[in-house]
Amino acid sequence: MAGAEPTDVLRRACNLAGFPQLSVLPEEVLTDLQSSCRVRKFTAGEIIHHAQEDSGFVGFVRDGILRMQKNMLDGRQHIVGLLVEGDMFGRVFDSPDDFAIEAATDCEILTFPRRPFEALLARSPELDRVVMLNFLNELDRARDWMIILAHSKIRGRLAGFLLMIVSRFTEVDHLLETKNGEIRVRIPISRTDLADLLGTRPESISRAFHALADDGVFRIERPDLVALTSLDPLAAESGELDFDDIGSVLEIVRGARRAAV
Amino acid sequence: MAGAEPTDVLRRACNLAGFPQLSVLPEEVLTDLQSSCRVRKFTAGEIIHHAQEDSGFVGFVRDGILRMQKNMLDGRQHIVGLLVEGDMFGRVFDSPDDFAIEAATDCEILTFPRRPFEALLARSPELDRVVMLNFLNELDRARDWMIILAHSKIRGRLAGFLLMIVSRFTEVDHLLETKNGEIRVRIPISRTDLADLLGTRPESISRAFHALADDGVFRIERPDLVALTSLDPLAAESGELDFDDIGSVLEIVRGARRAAV
DNA sequence: CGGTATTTTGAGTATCGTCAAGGCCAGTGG
DNA sequence: CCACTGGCCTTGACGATACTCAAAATACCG
Repeated sequence: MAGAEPTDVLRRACNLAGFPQLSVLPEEVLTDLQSSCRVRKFTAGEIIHHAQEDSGFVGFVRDGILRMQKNMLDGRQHIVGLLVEGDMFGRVFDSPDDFAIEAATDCEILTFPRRPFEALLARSPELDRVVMLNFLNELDRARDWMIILAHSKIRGRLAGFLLMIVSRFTEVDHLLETKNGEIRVRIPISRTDLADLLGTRPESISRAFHALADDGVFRIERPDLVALTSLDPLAAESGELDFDDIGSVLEIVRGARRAAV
Repeated sequence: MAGAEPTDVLRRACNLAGFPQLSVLPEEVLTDLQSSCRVRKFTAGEIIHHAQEDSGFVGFVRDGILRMQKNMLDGRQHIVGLLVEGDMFGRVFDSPDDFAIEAATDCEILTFPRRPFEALLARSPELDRVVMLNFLNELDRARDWMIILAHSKIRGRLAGFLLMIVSRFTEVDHLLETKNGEIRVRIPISRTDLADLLGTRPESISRAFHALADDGVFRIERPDLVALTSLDPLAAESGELDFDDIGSVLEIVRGARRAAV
C-alpha cells in the first residue's frame, strides 16, 4: 500500500506549519521531520492504534478528533482522553501504549516512524523539549479529567466537560463560535462517547443536558450544539473549578458582546 | 533555617542509591545532583507545595506518601494522584503546578533547586530521559485513575483502587505482604482521602469496604488492612480491568502459597 | 421520502449522598 | 489505672440521583 503511493506528493502534503509548538525547531530538524512524515486519513470509528501493541509511529493530529480509550472485556469502553489538532500521541523510549486510539470523527494525522523519531529526539534538544512539554500538557489534561470525573453528580461532570472544551480546546477548529453575544459550543462527540468519558450512560447524559438547559445554564440548539451567554453558571455547576485560562475565554465572550452591540 | 544546618551531614544523607531510575546516570551527573540536594521531612498533613505557585524545586519521594490535590473553594478537596517512594514531582521548563502537594503520611523527600536541575537536564541526556520516562509513567497512572473513577459504582472504584495498589505500588515499603497464602494489603490513606480520590464520601467508602468483605472478596483485618486470597474477585468487581503487570503480582501470590504449604 | 442510528422520555429499582448518632482506638491527664 | 477527649470509622434512616430496560421521538443519510 505505502509503496504504491506517490510519496513526493505525500511529503509536500506534510505541512508542519500548522503546529505552533514545532515552529521553535531549527530548520534542519524540521526538514528531517518532513522527510519521514506521512499523512494518513481515517474516517469516524476507524481504529488508528490497537492497545498494547507497538504502532511503530508517533502521530500528530492535524484535523478531527481522536479518542484514547480502553476497551473492556464486556464490550464497554472507557475514554481517557480526546486528541485534537496539534496534539501529539504515541510513545517514545519505552513500552507501547496501554490504550487504543480511534477516530471519533473523520480525521487527518501525520505519522513519523518511531525509531527515526527517537533518533532525532536524541539529536535535537529542541524537539526533546517540545515532546516533554507535550507530555506535561497531557498530564495536566488527564488530571483535569480526574477532577471532572470525581464529581458525584452527572450535571457537575457535564459542566466540567463543557468548561474543558471552552478552556482547553479554545483553538480547535470550529468548536467555539461567538455570535450575537453568546458562545456557541459544539460537542464533538456522541452521547455514547460522552458517557464513556464521564463514566455514566447516554441516558443520564441526555437528562443532564436537559436539566442544565431547564435551569438556564445554556440553550440546546442541536444535540451537538449548545449556546450560552455566561460561563458563570457552568463554573458554579462544576463546583468552582477554576480552569487556568478561563480568563481568556471570558475575553472572547466580552469581545462577542461588543461585536453584537 | 537552612543556613544553620550542618550541610555536610545533610549531603551525606542525600543517598540517591534508593532511586533505581537514577542508577543509570553517569557518575558526574550524580555528583552534580548530590551537590544541590537537600533532605526534607514532613509530618502527615503538612503542606509541601501550594497550588499555582512556584515551589522552586523538584522533589523525589524517599519515604512516605504524598497526595497531589486540588483544594476547592467550598473546602472539599479532590486528589489526583498519590506519590510514593521513588516518584518524582514538580515542574520543569514551564509554569508551576496547578495542584497542591501535601503529606498523606509522615514522609521524607529530596529536593533539588529548580534552576540548577533544569540546567543539568539540558546538559545530561540521560537525566532528561529519566525525567521524560517519569512523566510518561505519571501519565499512565493518571489515566488508570481515570478508568477507576469512571466506574459507576463505588464498589468497582474501590476494587480498582486496591488493584492499583497491588499492581503499581508493589515495590512500595510495607504496603504489600504475603503470608500464609494470602496477600495483605495496607491501605495507606484515610477513608476521607480515599473518598476525595474516588469521588465520593467517606461513608460510602466504608459501606463499599464492608459490602466487598461480606461478599468474600477480602477480609478486613483493620480499617487500614485487608487480606485476600485471590485477585480474581477483585478484578471481576473492577470490571475486568487488566492492569499490565498484574501477572507479576499473581506470581507473588503463588510464591506465598508455596511458602505456606 | 424512507430507513437507520442517535437521542430522548418514561417507569421502576438500586445506589449514593446527607445528616445524625454511635463505636472504636490512641493519647492525655488526673 | 482509669476516665476523658478527639479523631476516625461505622451504622442507620431517608431523600435524591443514577442505572436499567423499554419505547418513542428526533435527527441524519442517502
